[in-house]
Amino acid sequence: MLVVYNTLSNRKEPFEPLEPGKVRMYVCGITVYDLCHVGHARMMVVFDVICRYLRASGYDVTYVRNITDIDDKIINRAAELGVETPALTQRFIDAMHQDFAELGLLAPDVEPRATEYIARIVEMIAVLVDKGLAYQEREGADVYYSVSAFADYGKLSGKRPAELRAGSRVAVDEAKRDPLDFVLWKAAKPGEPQWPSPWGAGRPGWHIECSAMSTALLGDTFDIHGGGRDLQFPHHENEIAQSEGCSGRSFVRYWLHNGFVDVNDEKMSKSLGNFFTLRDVLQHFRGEEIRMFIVASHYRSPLNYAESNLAEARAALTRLYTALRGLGPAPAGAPEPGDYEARFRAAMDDDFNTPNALAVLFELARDLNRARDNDDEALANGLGALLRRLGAVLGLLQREAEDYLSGDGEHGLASERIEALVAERAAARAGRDWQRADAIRAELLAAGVVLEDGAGGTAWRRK
RNA sequence: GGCUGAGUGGCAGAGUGGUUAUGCAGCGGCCUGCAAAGCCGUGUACGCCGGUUCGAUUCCGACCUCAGCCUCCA
Repeated sequence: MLVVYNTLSNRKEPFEPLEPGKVRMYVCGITVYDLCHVGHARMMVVFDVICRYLRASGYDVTYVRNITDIDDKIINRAAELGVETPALTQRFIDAMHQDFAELGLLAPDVEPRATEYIARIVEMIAVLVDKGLAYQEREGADVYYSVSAFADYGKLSGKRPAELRAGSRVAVDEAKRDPLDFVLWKAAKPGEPQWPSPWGAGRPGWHIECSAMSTALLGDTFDIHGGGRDLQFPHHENEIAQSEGCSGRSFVRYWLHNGFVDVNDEKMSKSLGNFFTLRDVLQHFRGEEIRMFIVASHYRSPLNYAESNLAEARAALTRLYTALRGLGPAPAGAPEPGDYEARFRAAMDDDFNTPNALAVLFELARDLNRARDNDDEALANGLGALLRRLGAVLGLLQREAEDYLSGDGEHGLASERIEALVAERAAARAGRDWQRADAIRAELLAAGVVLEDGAGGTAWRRK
């Protein structure tokens, strides 16, 4: 049985979706004013794996991941670059989709954009105003949520309004009654993107966008809401206040928050300037290697970004692909070997423990290698098929092993050149010219190509 | 200051009241022309101090250190 850590209760809970067999899941996506960084990649991979596992467990999952395409940062960036906001956001949405494809992310079932939900946003704010949960102090002012009017405020983050006020660094102005009140509708400034509303022309605040998109697509109550740890407060706390304030119903059953990517034990973030864009990293490592790096630690733990750690992920992935090399199809009708699948599931059932699930894959790979050493081809093929099938749940091992190991001819020597040298060396070896054979091997090694002489000839791979 | 969470072997990283995580690196062996890959073997690791216990890295308490949130942030 699946158990998930719910931030709402700060403990692991048995997972029981609202409707048996069906999971409705919403994940806060990207604000598209720049390229995605490794922190974004982690969140995306984490929830991608969660979605894959839920589906592999038989759930019919509706996965919604939004795009925030209207926001202060977007407006500022567009002004900076002298372009219209739609042009800016489209550019970064395209870049994001390219990056995500490299990571092998499943497309969400729906990818709503905030600007497509303005009517719904206005509708929700109107309800909140009617219920006395929101106010506009005077005509033309911003519309605020009245935190003190929502009794449950703080239930997700464990923060108490009184304490928040005491430590508040936010000034109250004439339009805002309480430092904790947050903006629902921002009055338009000249030249900024704006939409009409009962409170004057303006645009939505950040928090209301997610409330509007998630409930419009998944209903007043849904199963899983995910995002980075930093969104827990205030973003998700505010979403609860808005959504529950509006519907009068419970909003989300399970809140899941992933840990950060750190650099030198500090959070990777735009504001600290210590971030690496996904594009930067993809220059040196493939998407699947980045994914391996991410799933090798638990989603709630901090993940330290370092090239050496990515190199380890590559080495680990190479081991698995090496095991898969040269296998045939699984024997038809043969029972699945070992208890690997059960152990894999047990790991994943425990709050998506991907490191333990990976450990099972490595044991499986060892067993496979053993079977090959024992010339038990049927068993090796069966284990190989299982390894691929379980790997798919983590979004790994779906390529041809030979393609992965040959490095896709991405850099260094061309594959044809390597093949030619390997052939030349084979001839030298046949003539017992070890000196020549070793010289070729050394030359290739210097070029990052490793040779492996096996019974069926010489295989090569890029380091 | 308030609220979360973390400190595990050379590195990365799970987990557990008493017994093998796993991967990388290292060492010995098998295999190999030699390698590589693979296989076999190999590591008295759990921040500090107390407490509970027959027994604690694992539970409890204090302490130290670190990170996150409390302002935009995945």
